[in-house]
Amino acid sequence: MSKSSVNLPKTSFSMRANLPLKEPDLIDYWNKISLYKKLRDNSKGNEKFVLHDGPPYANGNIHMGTALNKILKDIVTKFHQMNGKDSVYVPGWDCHGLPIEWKIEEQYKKNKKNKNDVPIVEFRKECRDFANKWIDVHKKQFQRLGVIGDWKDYYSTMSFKAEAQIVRELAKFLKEGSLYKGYKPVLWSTVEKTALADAEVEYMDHISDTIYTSFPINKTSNKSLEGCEIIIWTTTPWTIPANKALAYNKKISYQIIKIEDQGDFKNRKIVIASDLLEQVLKECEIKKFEKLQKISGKEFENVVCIHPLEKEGYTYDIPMLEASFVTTEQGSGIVHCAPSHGPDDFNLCINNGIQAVETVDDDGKYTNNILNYEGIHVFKANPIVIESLKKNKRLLSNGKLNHTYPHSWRSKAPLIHRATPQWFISMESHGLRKKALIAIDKTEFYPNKGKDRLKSMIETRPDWCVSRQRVWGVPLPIFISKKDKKVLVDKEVFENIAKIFEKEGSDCWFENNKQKFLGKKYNENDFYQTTDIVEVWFDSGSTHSFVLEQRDDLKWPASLYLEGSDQHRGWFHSSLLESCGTRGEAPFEAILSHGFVVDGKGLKMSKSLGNVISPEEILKKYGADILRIWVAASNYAEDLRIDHKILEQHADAYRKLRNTFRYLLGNLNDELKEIDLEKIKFDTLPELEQLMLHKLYNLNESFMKHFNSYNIHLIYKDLLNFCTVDLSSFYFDIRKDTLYCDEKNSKKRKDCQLLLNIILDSLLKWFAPILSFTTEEIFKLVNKDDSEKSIHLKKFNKFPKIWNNPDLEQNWKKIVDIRNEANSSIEAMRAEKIIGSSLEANIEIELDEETYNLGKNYDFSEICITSSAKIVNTKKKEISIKVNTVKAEGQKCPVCWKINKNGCERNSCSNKNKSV
RNA sequence: GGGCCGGUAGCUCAGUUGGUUAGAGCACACCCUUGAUAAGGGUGGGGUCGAUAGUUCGAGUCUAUCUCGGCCCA
Repeated sequence: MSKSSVNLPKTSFSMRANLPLKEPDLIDYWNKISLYKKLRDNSKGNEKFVLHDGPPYANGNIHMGTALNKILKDIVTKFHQMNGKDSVYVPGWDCHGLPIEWKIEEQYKKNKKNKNDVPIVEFRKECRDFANKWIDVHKKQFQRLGVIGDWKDYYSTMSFKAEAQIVRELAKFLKEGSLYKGYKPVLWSTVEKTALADAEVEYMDHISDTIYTSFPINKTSNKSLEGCEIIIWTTTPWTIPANKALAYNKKISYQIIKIEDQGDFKNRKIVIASDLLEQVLKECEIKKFEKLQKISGKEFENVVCIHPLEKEGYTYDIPMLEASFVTTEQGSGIVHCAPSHGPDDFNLCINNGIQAVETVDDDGKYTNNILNYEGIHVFKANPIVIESLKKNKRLLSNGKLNHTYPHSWRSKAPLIHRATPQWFISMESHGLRKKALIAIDKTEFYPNKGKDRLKSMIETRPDWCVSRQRVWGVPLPIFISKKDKKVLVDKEVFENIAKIFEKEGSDCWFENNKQKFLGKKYNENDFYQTTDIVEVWFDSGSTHSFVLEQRDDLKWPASLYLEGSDQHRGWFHSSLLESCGTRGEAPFEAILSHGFVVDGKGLKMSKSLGNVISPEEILKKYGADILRIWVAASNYAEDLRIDHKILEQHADAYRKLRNTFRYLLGNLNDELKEIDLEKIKFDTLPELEQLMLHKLYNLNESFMKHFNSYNIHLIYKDLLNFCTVDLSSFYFDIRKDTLYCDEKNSKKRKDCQLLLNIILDSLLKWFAPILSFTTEEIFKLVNKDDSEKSIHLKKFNKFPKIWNNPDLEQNWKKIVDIRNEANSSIEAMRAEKIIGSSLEANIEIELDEETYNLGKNYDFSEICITSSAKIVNTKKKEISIKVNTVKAEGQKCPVCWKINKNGCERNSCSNKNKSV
C-alpha cells in the first residue's frame, strides 16, 4: 500500500531545535523589524504597564542571578503586553560608585600612575568610559537572553539628565531640612589623614593596652543592683572619655560579687557575666570575694550609670542599652559604647537617640568635645586615661593584649574608628519613617512575605547616611557659609547647579569654579564647597524621578519593581525612602522579589566549591529558551536551584513541547489560519472536540488566575501537563486515525484540524512570553508571506463562555476511566506476548447499568485505539468497569491498520481515491 | 552571633480551615510501536513529608527544640 493514500503529517519545522545557532538569527529579525517600536506603536493608547528596571551595576559579565532577573522581567512584561496592556520596558544601569573607582585605580597601579597626580575630572572621565563599556557588553548579553526592551534609549544614573535630577532631589531634602550634618565612625588613618574602605584595610598583629574599669550604677529599680558597679573591658582605653553608653545582652545571665581583697575595690560590689566570672577573677587577680545575687540581663533595662571620670567633669548619664552583639566570648559581658569610635556603638546609640559627635580630628587629636583631653593624640592617650581611672579608683585592672587589628595597607599604621562629618537624611524629623511604612501598606507584594521583610527594615533602620568621601558619583550640592557654618539653602542656586549638570555633567563640580554654581547672588569667598559625593543608593533610589517621571512613554508610580530579595535592603528600600521623602508616596504599586540562584544541592555558587554555572555556558550548550524554561518552571518565591542535571530535565521537557508543536504543524501542513473563536459552530463539533475546547477554556482560566498572582511556575506546569497528558497521550493519539486515514475533506477530519488550529494558536500565544524564540520560529513558519510580523505583537485569545462545559467533562471522566481500564487489560495481553499494538486487540467492556447508559453513545474502538470494541450491560447497580481483551482475528487494513475479518471500509477503491 | 525565609519521590512542583491509602509531570525500569521516528503509546516501581519531642481521637499541615541551607545585618 502506498503511503500516499494516507494523510501523513508534513512540516518544515525540524525536530531538533539547534537553539544556540537559531536564536541569534531571531534576535537579528527582531532588530530588523524594530519589534520594540512596533509593540509601542501597536499598543498606543492602551493602559500602561510599567515594569521599572532596577539598574544592574555596569561592571563585569552577567551571572545567573542577573540572567534570572532579566528573564523574569521579560516574561512578566510580555505577559502584560499580550494581555492587552502597553507594557513598556526601559532597561537601565547603575554607574557611579566605588567598585568602578577601584577598577580604574587598579589600572593606574599597573601603569605605575599615581591617582593623586591625576585631576579628578580626568579620573572621572575614565570611570565614565569604563561604565559605558560595560553597558554595551550587558546590552548584548541581555538581548541574547531574548529580552525585549528599549535598548536604544536606555537610562543610566550617570547621564547628565540623571545627575542633574539627583541634585534636584537632594535639594528637596535640603530645603525641607531633613538632610542634616552629623557624625559617623569610619575606619580612619591618622597618618594619611583619610578614611579607608574595607578593601584598603589590612589586619595585622598589634599589642593593645587593655583595661577593666567600672561604671557605678546610679539609677535602678532592682534592689540588688543598688550600689553595684558595672565592669567593662576594652582594648582601646583612649575611647573611655568618648563613652556615652553601656551595652548588655538580655539573654546573658550576670553575677554580682563583693570583692574582699585589700585595695581600691575592697568591699565594692561589681557585676560580671556569669560565664566570664572565672576569667575576670583570674585576670584581675581577685582572690577573696563573696558571690551575691545572680541576675538576668533583662534587669539592666532602664539602668543608668555614672561615668568613671565623673569627678573630672564627666557628669552626664551613661544609660545601659540592650544589644544582641554583646557576647560572652571575652571581656565582662557588658560592652562600653563610644558612638564616635565603633560601628556597633554608633548604631546602638543612634537607635537610642544618642548622636555621635566629632571627638577626634583628622590628625588623631581629641577635639574640644572631649573634656581635659583636647589636642592630645589618641595613640598617646592610653597611659593618661589609665592613670586617671586609677586616680579615680575606677581601674580594676590593666594589661596588654596581642591580637589582630586593622592597619592601613599603605602606611601600615594602626587605624581607628573615628566619627567624621557625614550627611544624613533623618527618618524622624519630617516623618519619613511613618510615610514609608504607610506606603508599604499600600503596596502589593509578590510573594507576600516581602512586605514584612521591608517593613521590619524600615521600622528599625537608623538615619540614612548619604555622603561618601569619594570622587566617582554625584556631588552633594552643598555650600557652607564660612561665617555661620550654615548650609546654603537657596532654590535658585540648586536649580543653577542642576542646569549646569544637565549641560556639562557633574564632573565640572570638581573644576574649582565655585562662583559658576553660586551665580551672581553670592560671593564664592564666603562659602566652603563640599567635595563629598552622594552614596550610590541615593542615585538608584532616584531613578523613578529621572526615568518614570520624565519620560512620556512611562508613568509614575511604576506598576512593578522586580528584583532579587536582597533588594529589600537595597533598591526597594532606597527608592521607597527617596520617593516618600520627596513625594510622600512609594514610586511603585507592587513589588515582586525573587530568591537567589543556588546549585543543585541548594548551596550558593562559589569558585571554591566549583559549582558556578554561567549563563554563557548554558546559552552555548542549550540555548536561551531552555534557560527561560528554567526560570518559568522554578518557584522564584524561594531560592532557585540549577545544575546540568536540572537543565537537562528542562531540555527534555522542551523536546516534548517542541514535538507537540511539530505534530500540530505537521497535521496542519504548516498552515495556521486566523479564526474568529466566537463564530465557531460549537454544537456541530464531535464531543471529543467539544471536550478539548472545554479544556482550553479551563486552561485559560487557570492561566489567568496564576498570571494575576505572578505564579509563573504554575502556568508552565499547567501548559506542560496539557501538552503531555491532554494532547500527546490523549487527543493526538486518538485522532491520528481520523487525521491519517479519513477522507481528506471529511467533516470529522476538518473539525479536528480546526481544533489543531485553535490549539496551535493558543499554545503559541500562551508560550510566547516563556519560549520567546521557539514560538517566534513557529510563527514565522506559518506566516511566510508577512515578514513584518511577530508572535510578540499578538494578544492572548479570549475564549467563548459556551466552551465551558462541566457536564461534558464529568461524562468524559468516566469515559477516560474506561479507557484506563482497557489499557490495563491490553497491557496484560501484551505482557503475555499475545498482542503487540493495541490495534491487535478487540475489547469487550462490561459496565454497570448507569455507566452503560453513558458508554453506549461512544465508540470505544476509537477512544481506546483498538480494532473493535463491544460494550455489555451487566445491569449492576454499583459502579463497575471490566474489560476483556482478545486478539483481533482477520486481515490488517493497509490504510488504518485495524484488523477485521470482513475487510475494512477504508480499503475500498472509491475511498482510496477520495483520500488521495 | 542576630533578624527573616525555606527543607514534600532522583528532578521541577501541587497539597484548601489539621481528616481516607500524600498527588502531578519529568526521569527511571519493562513492554509495544515504527504512519509525530534522534519521535509516539502502555504498564510499573519509587516518599518514616529535614530530625526529635509535644498538642490532638487524628499532624506534611499546629507548637517547641535541633539540624541543614539561603538572604540581610553584625
